[in-house]
Amino acid sequence: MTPLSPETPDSSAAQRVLDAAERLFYSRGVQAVGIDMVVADAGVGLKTLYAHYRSKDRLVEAYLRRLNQRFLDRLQARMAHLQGRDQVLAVFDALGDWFAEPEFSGCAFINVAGELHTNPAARAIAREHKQSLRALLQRAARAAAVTDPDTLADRLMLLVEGAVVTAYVEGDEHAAVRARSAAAALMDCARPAHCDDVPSRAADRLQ
Amino acid sequence: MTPLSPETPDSSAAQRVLDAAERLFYSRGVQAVGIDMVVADAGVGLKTLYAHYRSKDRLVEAYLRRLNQRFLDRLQARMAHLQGRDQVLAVFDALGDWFAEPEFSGCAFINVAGELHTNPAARAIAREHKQSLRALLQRAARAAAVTDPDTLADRLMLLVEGAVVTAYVEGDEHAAVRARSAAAALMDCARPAHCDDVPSRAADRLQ
DNA sequence: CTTGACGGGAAACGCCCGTTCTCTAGACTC
DNA sequence: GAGTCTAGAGAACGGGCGTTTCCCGTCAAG
Repeated sequence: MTPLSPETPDSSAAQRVLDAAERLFYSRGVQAVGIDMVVADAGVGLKTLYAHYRSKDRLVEAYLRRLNQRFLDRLQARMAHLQGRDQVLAVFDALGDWFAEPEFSGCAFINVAGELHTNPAARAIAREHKQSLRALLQRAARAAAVTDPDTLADRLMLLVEGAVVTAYVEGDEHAAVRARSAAAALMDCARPAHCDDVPSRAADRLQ
Repeated sequence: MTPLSPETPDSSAAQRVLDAAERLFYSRGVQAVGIDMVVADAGVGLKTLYAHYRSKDRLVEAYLRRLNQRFLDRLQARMAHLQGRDQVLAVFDALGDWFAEPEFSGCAFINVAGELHTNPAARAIAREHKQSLRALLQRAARAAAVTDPDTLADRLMLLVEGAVVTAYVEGDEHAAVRARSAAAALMDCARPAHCDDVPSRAADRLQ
């Protein structure tokens, strides 16, 4: 079937395109990067790109989907061997490592949401990504043995999003450690009785 | 000097341009809105726009600067007549009202930061906006009579940013009330002794 | 060696953008 | 009423975009 090209089996051309798209879209923004730049960086022809991804919008969607999967996988791997509230704190340690990377350019999903007001598919993927992250935080919150894990997860989500935005917009690498200390404070002294009037997002979803 | 045009004195043409730019840039994104669309919406000619704002980048900067001023003014007005921790909670009440507006499209400064990776001036204005908001939260935190107002302000800032992003990306209007309850919890049981190892951002700035 | 599929390179197409320039109509000054 | 200035309408220009199409060279199959 597939000829033994100078490339590995499967279609590594598609991989190279997606790698280049990820690098360029994330660092420069989706709208600022043209198809020509992607194919030049990937070392493929335009025909190859359009054979695997039928349009730029589809390429953006594939970029976001793979990023979502890898983000969640890596985060879960960092939390897998931890117990209790350490699982929660590990999320913020991971954020700190991320913010310190020189290529850090904020959250790709937030950026795309703010950039592509017109592309509903991309915005849907961004929403799904946030919901997956929220679910991951809910599992961690349950492991932290607090009385109201869903409320804690909602608050942790706010801290995570706030830390990412602060690290990016303000260029503040220490946002993660501050969010970590805030998360610890919330776990230390969360009094769920204080928040009975505030519906948790998980409760909303069940309605 | 100025002839008695069908417009009010001062240059109301510049105002109309800025109004149109704000409406369009905020709702559709800066890159998705062309100059032609702005002048059509403002009912002026291209020459008028370029006479008052010498380029699209300058127009974007003027748009962000006016939005920053109005945002801070309105927020301060809502907090002026309140005392103590009510000043802090009023911030999140204001967020709730904002999120409920049908035109709500997230934080313009976050959107611009994610959209215009190439425009340093716009990103600088976004950073200044966040720093102004942080200073406002610091004043409110001092009024809340907590032991470490700067740390509290840092944490409130994370909650505010997280709420805005969550309300926008996830379409969750209730993010503000959840952030409000988290802020109340942090004010209730903040134990500054727990956070001595975490430098506050205000401390960073003084170094 | 011939054939044919594959894929990179690049031209071409139609469209939109930011910016500049020209034309024209109206209103104020004198 | 003639002159002058303002400002809107729109053409023009150079450039970039997403997408399609064509031209080749390369390499496996027969």
